[in-house]
Amino acid sequence: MPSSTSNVSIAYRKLKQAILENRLGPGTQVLEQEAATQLEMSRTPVREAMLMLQKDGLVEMRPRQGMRVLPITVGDISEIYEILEVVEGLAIRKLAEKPINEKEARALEDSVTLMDLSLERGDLSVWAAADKKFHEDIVKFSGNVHLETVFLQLWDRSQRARNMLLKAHGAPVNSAQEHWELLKFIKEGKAAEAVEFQKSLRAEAAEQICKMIFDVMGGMVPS
Amino acid sequence: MPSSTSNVSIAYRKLKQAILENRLGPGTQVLEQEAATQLEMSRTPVREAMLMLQKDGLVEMRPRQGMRVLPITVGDISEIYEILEVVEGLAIRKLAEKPINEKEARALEDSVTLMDLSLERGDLSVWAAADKKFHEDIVKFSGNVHLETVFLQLWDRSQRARNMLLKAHGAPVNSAQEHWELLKFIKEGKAAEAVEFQKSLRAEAAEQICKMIFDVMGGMVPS
DNA sequence: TCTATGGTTTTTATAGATAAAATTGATATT
DNA sequence: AATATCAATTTTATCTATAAAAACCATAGA
Repeated sequence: MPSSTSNVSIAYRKLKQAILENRLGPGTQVLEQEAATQLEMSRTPVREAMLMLQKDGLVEMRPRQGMRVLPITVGDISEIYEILEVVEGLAIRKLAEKPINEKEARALEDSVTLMDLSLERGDLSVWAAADKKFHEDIVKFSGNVHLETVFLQLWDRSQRARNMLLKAHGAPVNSAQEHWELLKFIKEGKAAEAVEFQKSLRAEAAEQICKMIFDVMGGMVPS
Repeated sequence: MPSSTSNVSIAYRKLKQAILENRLGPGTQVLEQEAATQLEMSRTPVREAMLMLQKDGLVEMRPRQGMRVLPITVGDISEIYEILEVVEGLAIRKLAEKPINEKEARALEDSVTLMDLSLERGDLSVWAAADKKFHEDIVKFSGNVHLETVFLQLWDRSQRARNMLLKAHGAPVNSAQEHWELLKFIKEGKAAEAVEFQKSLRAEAAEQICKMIFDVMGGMVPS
């Protein structure tokens, strides 16, 4: 459905992208008719897309005010990362506890290699995509389908903050190195070490983002 | 919004309830017009409600076939419970690690007391409600708002299976006892013990449900 | 000046209409 | 009997229309 060509899907994808890329910043309100005109379709599919975004926890629909992009606070980020830690932790544990699949290992290596390359080239958007793919693959390869939907939802909810961090501070310089290390633990079947290591990575990432949010938009979070 | 009186909310609540109570069993397909006639409203709000249920992971919308209630398999249940274990585990850890709030402790005790009472009276639906409230409160009192939304979503997704188990086997006889025990660990601040104990409870519950699903609907899961 | 009142405007929530896509079933052909 | 074709039917995806709710604004009265 996300790749469908229906107007609902198009509206959903475009609005979501605009929100995640902070072109529609926190607090922005968009009337149904405005978006419909912009997207060159009627209000019905736009409205349906907005309802879906509300379910995603990205916007809120208020009577007479269309949708309003939800603010994202330091508190939200630390909460979300706290959950991501245990969710991804579960995935890593499951993955490390079973013999590694060659194809899957290759996919993970490819992602980290791409992170390395894009870091050299300074291509932030490729780096971000590779980073996401790595973590998404870990969850996917864990074999728990429901885990994937939970993970993706949390990832999306924190995406805006990561994008802000990326713009403000660039990609974390030692991220590829750290991912190689995590992958090594997984391949060696060292579940406990892998989980522990990921824990520290997540905590570090959360701290960075929180600091950044505080700097960039401290106080100016719309309520 | 769930308590709103708009037609969308009404349609959402009624359809969801029918699905969770297995009155609309797995595999059932409902055309937009059918549901609209049934609910005495136009197709528009019904369609919007169906889209929301699709986001909840309860139904799937297919071109020309309206919505179709998703099947739930043994695999789904063990996957969902695996995630619930770490999600609720996080909540319990956070809760046990901070000094217990009197009001919150009382709320938790009230739920377990109600579980005790309803077990004596054989009132299954009250028992189920109290059980849900207990676990929901634990997550709520953990102080992580996002954890609550994740938890509720997973709980809903597994609700149909729990309802089937409840009808088939009644309420677990020693459940209240076990909840008292868990609560005791939490109040004493024994985080590790509490998490460990909950882990065993969840595993036990998952196993029961899986066995039951296998018995009740083994093989007949519509694809 | 401040507050209350009522009419105006805006925006949605829902209904109803329509064209297009998909399915079905019947008929004709091999 | 099997298959291909085409018309009829069903159902949706989307658009447009409308009534009701809410917000706004100006004006009158204190």
